[in-house]
Amino acid sequence: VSTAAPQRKPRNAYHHGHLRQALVDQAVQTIRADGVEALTLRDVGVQLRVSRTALYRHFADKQALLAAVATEGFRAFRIALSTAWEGAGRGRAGFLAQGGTYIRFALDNPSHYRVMFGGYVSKDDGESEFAREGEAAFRVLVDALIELQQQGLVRPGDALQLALFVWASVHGTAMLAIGGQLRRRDVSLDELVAFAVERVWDGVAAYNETGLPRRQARPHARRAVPRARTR
Amino acid sequence: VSTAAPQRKPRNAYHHGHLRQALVDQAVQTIRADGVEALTLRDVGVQLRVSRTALYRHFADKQALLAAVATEGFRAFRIALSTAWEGAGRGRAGFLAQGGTYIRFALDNPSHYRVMFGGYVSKDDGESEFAREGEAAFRVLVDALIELQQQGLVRPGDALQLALFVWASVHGTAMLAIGGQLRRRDVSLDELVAFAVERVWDGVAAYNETGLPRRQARPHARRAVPRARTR
DNA sequence: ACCTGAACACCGTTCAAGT
DNA sequence: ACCTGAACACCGTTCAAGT
Repeated sequence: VSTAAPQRKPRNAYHHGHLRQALVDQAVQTIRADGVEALTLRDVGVQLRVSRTALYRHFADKQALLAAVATEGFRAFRIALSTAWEGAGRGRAGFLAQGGTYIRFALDNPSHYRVMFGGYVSKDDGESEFAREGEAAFRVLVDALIELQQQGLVRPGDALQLALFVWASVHGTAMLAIGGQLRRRDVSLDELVAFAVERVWDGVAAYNETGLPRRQARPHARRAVPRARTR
Repeated sequence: VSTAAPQRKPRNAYHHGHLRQALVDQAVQTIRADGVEALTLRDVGVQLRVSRTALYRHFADKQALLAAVATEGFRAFRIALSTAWEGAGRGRAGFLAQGGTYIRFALDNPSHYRVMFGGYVSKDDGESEFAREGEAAFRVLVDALIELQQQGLVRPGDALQLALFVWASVHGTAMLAIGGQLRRRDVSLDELVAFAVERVWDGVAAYNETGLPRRQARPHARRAVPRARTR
C-alpha cells in the first residue's frame, strides 16, 4: 500500500505502528514456550530489540498485555468450537465434538488457556474487549444447547444455566488435564476425556438410552431402587 | 511439660520450635485476607517479628511453604467431605451433600483452594506430603462411588474413571464460582451450584427417574428421537 | 508520536556472621 | 540449633529527556 520504494530496514529501526502486534506475538510465543510466569516485560523488549519501557506506549501495564493475549486466544477458541459443532453435524455428535475440541485446545495451548481463564486478567482490562470475546466464545455453547433443546435432545429449562454447567464440567476437565492431575496408571487421558464429555451429555440429555423421557428434576425424587442399608 | 518456671516472654524472643507452625499460620492468614499473590516472605517475617530469612531454617523456599499451606488445607477438606457424605446418610443424598460441601469449601476459602489446586506447588514439594494428603481427600470420593455402585445407584465401570469425571466437573464449577464467572443476572449462584451437582449425578447415575436402567455406553447409540434437519 | 536510559520500590534467595 | 543483616540478582513501573 505504501508508495515509498522498499528500503533495507536497519537493525535498530523503530517499529512504527507494528510494535503493538509484535508485542502481543512475542508474548504469546514466550508464554507458549515457557509459561505465563516466565513472561517478563524486560525480556519481551530484548527479544524485540526495543527498550523495556517501549511497551507502555501501547499497554497500560503487564495485565493489559495479557488481556490482549487472552483476547486473541478467545477468537481462535470460538472459531474452533464453532467449527467442531457444525463440522460434526450438530446434534449429539456435535456436542461431543465441541467438548472434545474444547479440551484439545486447552491441552494444545495450556499456557494460553490459563491466561484466558486463570484469572490473570481482571474482567475490565483492555476496555473489556477481553470480556466481550470470552462471552462470544461462550455463546457458541449456549446457542448449541438451545438448538439441541429445540431438537428435543436436551432437557428443557434455562439454557444459560445448562450452558454454565456444561462449561464448568468441561473447563474442570481441561484444567486438571493441563495440570497433569488426570494422569493415572491404567487410565488413558484421551479415553478419560471422551468418557467425561459423554457423562456431561448424560447429565443434560432429555432422553437416555432406553428411549424414555426423563421426568423434570424435582427436590425429592421417588427412589428408583430401594437403598441398601449400610451401617 | 517443661519443668522451668513460667517466665515473661520478651518481645523479641526466639520462636524455638514453634516457628514452623507460626509461619504456616501466618501464611494462611495473609492468603485468606489478601490472596496468594500478596504473600511475600518478607511480610511474613515482619508479622512474626522475625528476620525475613528465618523461614529458610524450616522451608527450602517459598513453594515449600505453600506446599505446607496446601497440605493443611487438604486435611480440613477431606474431613469436610467425609462428614458431608456420612452425615447425609450416603446414597444419592450423600453424593449431593458431598458435592455441595466441596464447592462451599472453595467459596469459603477461595485463595486457600487455589493454592491447593492451582498448580502453585509442584507435585514433589515437601516430601510429597502434599500429594499424599490430596490423594487422601480424593479417595473419599472414590470410596463413595464404589459404595454407590454396590448399592446399584451408580453405573458400573471403573470407579476411578468415574471419580475423575465427578471431580473435574465439581472442580470446574468451584473454580468458575470463585472467579465470579458464574455470576449472571437472573441466575442465583446457590441454585446453579445445586443444579450442577444434580446434573453430575445424572451423568453417573445407574438409573434415571423413570426407574429403568441405562444401557451401557457404546460408541454409536441408537437415536432416541429423530434428529431435526437444521440447515 | 514514538522511543530511550536512569532511577525507584519491590521481590526471593544466599551467605558469612552472631548467640 | 536457630536466628540475623548485608548483599545479590531480578522484577514492574515512572519520568525526564531525546528524535
